[in-house]
Amino acid sequence: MGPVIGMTPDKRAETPGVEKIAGLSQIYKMGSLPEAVDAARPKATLVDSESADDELTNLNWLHENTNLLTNFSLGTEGLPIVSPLYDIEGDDVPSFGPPCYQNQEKKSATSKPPYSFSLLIYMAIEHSPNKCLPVKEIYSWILDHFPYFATAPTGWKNSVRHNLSLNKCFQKVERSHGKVNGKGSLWCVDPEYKPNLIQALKKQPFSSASPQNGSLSPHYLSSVLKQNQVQTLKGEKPLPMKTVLQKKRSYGNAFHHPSTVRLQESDSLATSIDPKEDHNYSASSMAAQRCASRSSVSSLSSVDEVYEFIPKSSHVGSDGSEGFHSEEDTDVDYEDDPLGDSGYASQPCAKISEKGQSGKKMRKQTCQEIDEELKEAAGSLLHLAGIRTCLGSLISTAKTQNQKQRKK
DNA sequence: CGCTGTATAAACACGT
DNA sequence: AACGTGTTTATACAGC
Repeated sequence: MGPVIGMTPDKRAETPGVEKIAGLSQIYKMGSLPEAVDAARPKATLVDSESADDELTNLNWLHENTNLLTNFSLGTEGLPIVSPLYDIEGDDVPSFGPPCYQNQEKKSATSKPPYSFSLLIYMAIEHSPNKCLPVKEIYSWILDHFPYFATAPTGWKNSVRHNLSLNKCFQKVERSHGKVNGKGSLWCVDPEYKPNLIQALKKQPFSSASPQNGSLSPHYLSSVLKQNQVQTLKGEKPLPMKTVLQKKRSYGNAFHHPSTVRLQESDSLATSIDPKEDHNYSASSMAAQRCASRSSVSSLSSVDEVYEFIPKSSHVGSDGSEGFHSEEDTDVDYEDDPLGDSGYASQPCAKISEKGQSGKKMRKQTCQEIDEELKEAAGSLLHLAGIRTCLGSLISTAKTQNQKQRKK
């Protein structure tokens, strides 16, 4: 999608989700496997890794390793990575924004957007560098891109919040303890529901509209799809149906669990979205990879702003197997705030602590288990990164040979 | 006709 | 107290 239009500079300033668009494109330009892990968090996370505990349980070491691998495989800096996840031809850099709605909005700034609230939210979140936005930023993004809402009755904000709350596709990410940087939480898209959202996006009227209005540009779709494939390939397995069903009460039923969805894309890798396809991950590593994928959320924070992934469901297993807590390694936070600050019972460890007097013990044990899983996840990610690197070099070799042949 | 997905409105709790 | 945020409930409508 093209550049964001209709956004004044001052607006950008107050819209962090948008102000880093250039950076976003950079991120997507890389598109390597580890990069995909990286994509959802600011690089700043890596900076302070030394100050943090250097235990293996600290995910920073993983970030560092993946970064190393990325740099290694990147070769020429700034060049689109040649990856099975991206077109070998070196597809252009994906960009975000409402799928060519820019043209449309000129035409009908006052007409209602053809997207449901969930899709609008999705686009807004996807547009943000961190893939996480506070509700206020979501408002701004929607307002910026769909002027219709500037004049629409204020109820739409209520609808947005309603959607965030009830739609399974969206997950709340708590801000760090003790940080008073604004109200509320961050919202991000549940990776497991991305395919569904994308499919829903495709089904929008614009997707089949004439090229004149831009429609849902294949460009946008392919970029989103590729992103999704990256996530799928890096092992983001869907949650067990049981868990998903527990996640949210209603809404988002439209977005069937990915296990029931198979995107019918021309993209060669689209089929790999099917979670039934075994990628040879052990069950525990799958769970851990989920955590790893979460870590892109939980660790998306800059040094002074750490967010935690908080599963929506309050029924999430009390064994703490769901969700990822970036700061679980230490009990410090809980010393500070036994209730996890947020007071959300849905927070796994907080939930545990509520459960009984032995909660702390259990919590520690649970966190250790999570750590184990994370280690496994890290291993899998590194493995995948290695595969990607090999493929990349093979492809580049093939390209070079191809060029030589052409010269002849 | 029933089900499902979505939109809208409203009320409430809670935190800042 | 006002406001923002998040949750929940209820209702209505459209499409299948």
